[in-house]
Amino acid sequence: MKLSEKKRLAILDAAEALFYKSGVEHTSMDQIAAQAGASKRTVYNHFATKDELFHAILARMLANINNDEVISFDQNTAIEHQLTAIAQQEVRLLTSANFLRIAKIAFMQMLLQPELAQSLANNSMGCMRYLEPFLQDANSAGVLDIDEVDVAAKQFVYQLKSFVFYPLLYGFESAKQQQPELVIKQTVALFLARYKAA
Amino acid sequence: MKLSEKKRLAILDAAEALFYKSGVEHTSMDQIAAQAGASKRTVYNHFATKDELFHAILARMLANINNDEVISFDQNTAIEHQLTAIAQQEVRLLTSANFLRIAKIAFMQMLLQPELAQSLANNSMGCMRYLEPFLQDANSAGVLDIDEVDVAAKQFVYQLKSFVFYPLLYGFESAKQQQPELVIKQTVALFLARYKAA
DNA sequence: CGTAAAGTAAACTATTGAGTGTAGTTTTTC
DNA sequence: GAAAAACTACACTCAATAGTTTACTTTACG
Repeated sequence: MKLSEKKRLAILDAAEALFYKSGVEHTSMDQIAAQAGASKRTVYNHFATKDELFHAILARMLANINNDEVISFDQNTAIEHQLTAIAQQEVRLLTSANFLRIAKIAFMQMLLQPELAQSLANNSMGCMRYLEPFLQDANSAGVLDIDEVDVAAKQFVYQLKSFVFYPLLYGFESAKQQQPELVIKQTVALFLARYKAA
Repeated sequence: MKLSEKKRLAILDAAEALFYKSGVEHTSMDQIAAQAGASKRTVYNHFATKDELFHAILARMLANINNDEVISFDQNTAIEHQLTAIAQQEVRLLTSANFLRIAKIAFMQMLLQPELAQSLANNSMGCMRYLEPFLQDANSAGVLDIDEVDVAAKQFVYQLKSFVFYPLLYGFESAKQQQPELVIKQTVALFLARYKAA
């Protein structure tokens, strides 16, 4: 790898780590340069402004997130198992160090910049990419009985986010205290109690 | 009211509004003084540091929040109605301008200061003050059938927060787009499908 | 009404941090 | 191996902002 590329990555990594630890505002370009092992001038040669650097990090992280397999409805598998698999995949994403890092950085900025919140809200992530069609198919197959698929999808995902993601994001809990299997079990149970076809 | 008290309140109001709009970091003490119609020196006479001012605002807001009536389980009223009443009260709180203001300010700081998150997490707010005993009573009365009351209480509240609070907090939606009655209806339905005694 | 407490304006210190300019060194590339 | 591109150290400008000092005015109250 060329030196130039190595530096670029080092700068992104350093900025990501520092933004995560202290927030964008509390991180100086001098700190970033020091941590990246680059001169400040090099930082500015790669990224003209701090804001540009911030957006480059955002873009890189978003590109690394949507890599999970899409799960489609399968007529021949119990719906419990399928929903559990989706929930497991989602919890894995929501509790991954990678996702939490981007989330914390992004959420801090979203509270300050509503435009950013808007633009990120449009990127559907994780299982929200495929959950509505999945539920629709299960509906058509007579396995589930859902009136408003969009609401149901949100109810499912919101349970997971509320139990595993937000507590970690805000530091209410540490990952060690969590019991993801339990959360998944309860979420699937709640969902099926409401929507499993009679 | 004495001038001194009036100034103190004006400063708190100004700081609250500015912290809300721009975040604590992006608000200068000069701005606060100007908006409060006070001299900068007066601001510092009331609050020795910006941090002290921030904590004074936090304290004032927390004191203004827990004023809602506690709802207790009533044998003679349909559980749907009671849960709906609780949900309505909670949604009113979660979408009130007051609560959103404190929440936005506090959440920004929590992302930066895990200690603050810890200390605020211990303050249970809104219906979380009384929901577990309520459910326990409904359980004992044979109206609900809940295994883990703490989990059920969270499931209920998390639905409401996810649908009405977080979207407003982060600016994904405006209050006008929301349909609180629908959210309440869906939340109660979901909850009862799972926990209503057979 | 006179004194003490509190408020005011405005200049000031000291620090921090974004971004630039320069002169010289290392890496890439042809 | 030489020109071009990228890196480095470091001194610099410029603006913002927390908090202070000073000299003066207004408000509270016995």
